Amino acid sequence: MNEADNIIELGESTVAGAQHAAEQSKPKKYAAKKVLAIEAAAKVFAEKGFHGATTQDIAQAMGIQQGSLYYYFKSKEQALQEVCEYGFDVYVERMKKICAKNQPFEAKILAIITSHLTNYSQKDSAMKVHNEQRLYLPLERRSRIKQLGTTYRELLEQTLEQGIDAGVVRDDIDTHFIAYSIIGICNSWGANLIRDESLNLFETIEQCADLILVGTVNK
Amino acid sequence: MNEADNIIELGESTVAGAQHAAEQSKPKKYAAKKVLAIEAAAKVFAEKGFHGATTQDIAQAMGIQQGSLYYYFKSKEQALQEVCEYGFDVYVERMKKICAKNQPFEAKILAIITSHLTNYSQKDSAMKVHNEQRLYLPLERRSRIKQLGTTYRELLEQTLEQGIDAGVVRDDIDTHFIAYSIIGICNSWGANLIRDESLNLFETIEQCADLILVGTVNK
Amino acid sequence: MNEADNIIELGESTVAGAQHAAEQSKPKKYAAKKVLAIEAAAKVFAEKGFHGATTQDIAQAMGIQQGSLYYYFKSKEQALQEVCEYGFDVYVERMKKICAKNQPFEAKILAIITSHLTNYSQKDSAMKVHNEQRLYLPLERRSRIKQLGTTYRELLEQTLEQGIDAGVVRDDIDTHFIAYSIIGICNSWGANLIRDESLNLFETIEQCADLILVGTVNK
Amino acid sequence: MNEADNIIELGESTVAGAQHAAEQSKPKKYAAKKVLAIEAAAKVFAEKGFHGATTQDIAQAMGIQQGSLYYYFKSKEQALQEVCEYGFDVYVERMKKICAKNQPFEAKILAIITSHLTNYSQKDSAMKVHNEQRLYLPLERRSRIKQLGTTYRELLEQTLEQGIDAGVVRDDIDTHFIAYSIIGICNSWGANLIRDESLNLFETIEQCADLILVGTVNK
DNA sequence: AATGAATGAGCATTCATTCAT
DNA sequence: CATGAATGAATGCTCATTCAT
Repeated sequence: MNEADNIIELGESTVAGAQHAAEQSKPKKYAAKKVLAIEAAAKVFAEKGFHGATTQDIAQAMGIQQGSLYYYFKSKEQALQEVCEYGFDVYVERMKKICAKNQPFEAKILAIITSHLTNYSQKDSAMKVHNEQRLYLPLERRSRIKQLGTTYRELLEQTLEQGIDAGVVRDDIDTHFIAYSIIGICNSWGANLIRDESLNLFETIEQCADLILVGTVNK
Repeated sequence: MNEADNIIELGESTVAGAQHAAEQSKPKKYAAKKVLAIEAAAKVFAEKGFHGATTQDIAQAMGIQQGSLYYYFKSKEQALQEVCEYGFDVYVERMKKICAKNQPFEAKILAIITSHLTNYSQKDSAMKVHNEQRLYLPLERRSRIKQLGTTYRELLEQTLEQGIDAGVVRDDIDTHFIAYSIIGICNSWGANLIRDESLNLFETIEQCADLILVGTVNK
Repeated sequence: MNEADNIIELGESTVAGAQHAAEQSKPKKYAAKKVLAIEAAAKVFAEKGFHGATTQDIAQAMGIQQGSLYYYFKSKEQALQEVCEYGFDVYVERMKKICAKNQPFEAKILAIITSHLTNYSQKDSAMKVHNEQRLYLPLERRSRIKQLGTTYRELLEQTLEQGIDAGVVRDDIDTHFIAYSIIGICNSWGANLIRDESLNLFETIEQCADLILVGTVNK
Repeated sequence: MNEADNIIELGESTVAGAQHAAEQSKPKKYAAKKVLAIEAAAKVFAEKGFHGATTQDIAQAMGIQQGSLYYYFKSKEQALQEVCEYGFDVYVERMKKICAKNQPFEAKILAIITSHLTNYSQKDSAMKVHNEQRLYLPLERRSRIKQLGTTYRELLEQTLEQGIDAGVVRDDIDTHFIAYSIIGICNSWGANLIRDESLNLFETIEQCADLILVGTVNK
């Protein structure tokens, strides 16, 4: 696949970073409200899609006036970008830690899926927005997202290769294909988790891991 | 899950059906152009999303003027509906036939995945639009789509149950969960197939089937 | 002067030209309304300045809705461009004819001033807008205007040189300076003519010519 | 002409005057920064026009925050007014002195033009803004400017009349017309001087005087 | 069957202005 | 003195939709 577009990609947390020149010196007030802004945008984009959402919707979700939104985002597009990046470097860090740990393959897969789906039920909409709306961003705005997504996928592929080396994983699989498939399943169930509150997070995690590891047919 | 929203849902083909009162009496010319209209709309919606696409985009893709589009669609929303429904009853019929056939579980799964992914590479964008954009339709417009989606999912669940009864499939799986997962994997790879022309359709089909049936770990 | 910015510059009449692809085949209806649009824009820009004018003002001056204005202009900026170009190739043609004629220097100067100021009292605001607002156009949009302005100024300079050769004009003048000055005086009085309806066009023309030719002191 | 709009008009220097109630008691610091504020506004208005300029532009040119600008100007409009008035009473005083002096007509004209154009190259933009943007001020705000402009023009007309009485100036000229024309030429070249740094101030002054006095044709 | 023309509501964005700190 | 934060009205522009021809 020439473009790593179906994967989770992470960016440096914009809030922690220094988007505004003065951001670091600004009292926590700005930073705090900026987080609220991103979360409001995430929620609205998740519900209505990028083009279906209006800046008015976002402002309203924050409890401010439409014009005031531009104190936090230079444009609607930048809001999308920041939502997509939101929380992602934290996420990829977690992935790195999981992969670095010395534990059996099955445990790692379970940890990865847990990390992925837990993120969905916590960060809510940001993840969904990332998966479904980031393609509406112009290419320049996607570079950081892309890069971290690649990192994520490669970590997953390495884990699969280690599983093969350890003799746990079938040596005839295509690690690239399986990595994408795992991400696909997780995203699919992640969206379901957001949509349907009656779903049980931990059951879903276990069932996903079971499907990926063991498949459906008797041995 | 309270809403069957992550599944393929099929509607009667608008073209074959009788949407317009006068449609049947009209010369085939209209029907032919209507198909072109739906396909143009599908392509544009797939690329830009429902809200990101303009009626001007669609008209241009058809080679007609913007105003003329309204000869084929009453509204942009109806265009989305028809795109989502396009080809779906044919598709669900095919599913019924596959399930009715007396053949081993593995063969059925392979046939189902083949049907699903082939559709993607032929009908192109309509399927993608259905999966990604149909939620932008108001509920009333989604009823037919929903109903056929349910039919589809139930057929898949029945197939899994038959596999269990036949002793081929593990009897500890949740057929509901597995059905959704199969659809999730197929949609995920379907989108990849559209995005990335270098992907090989038949390899992808086999790999999907293999993952679902056997999983990743050695027995 | 590195930029010929203080001179009258002419562009091919947009209306006569082929801005829209289909413009030539369109019935006169479009062309006719387009002229009205340009004239409305000219009037409004002249009164309020480019940035001070709103598209609403222009639309209102045309008697149409604001949104409909965009059927005639792609953007407010393009409206300014077209106003600046409006009527200018006709004007430069007239200048060419005046210069080509075999007549004494004084008669030519009178004709040139007449042409310049008459234009003001007929085309009204377009000329004023050109002089006062064209610098708000981005450079790309000014190229045609600039080029024709240069042509105009060069014709004026040639006329002065011919006057020198004929022994009528002082041979110690800077033709470049005098050309700019003539244009400056004409623009200045042109603006006055628009502002003050009580001014007499022909008296003003004669006074301008007299000043330029003879100056103010006794010989 | 019913409105003396094409002439230089001068107002009491706001800085020297007492605009703010407390202004005089404030340490010179305020006065100094106020001058910077006016000059920054002048520069920005000259480049972008009144409506094209933003308070943010002005604040940035001063190196302060947008909100802080309101410490120096009550409103954007007041900033324009003050820019237009800036330096004008000094200027009109100079004009009065020139006219009061007992010197030949030609010397006075040269002095007047020198004063006018020198102002352009020193006070830069304020003069240009006055000439090009003051009409965007509401009438109430223009009264002082107008009054001083009238004074200026009358001084010029008196000078011309004195020239006629002295037998130096042709007695068939319209002093009103010539006064306006002199101002027109000076404004035109003044704008050129600001735009084009390669122009030589003193050459331009001499050429303007020469044109006005002697005209272009041989005696 | 198609189009040119127009509409009007909606939207992203800008910006002058205010004010508590 | 100065600023960060917010506002709300305005503005350029887009776009789905309509309709006479």
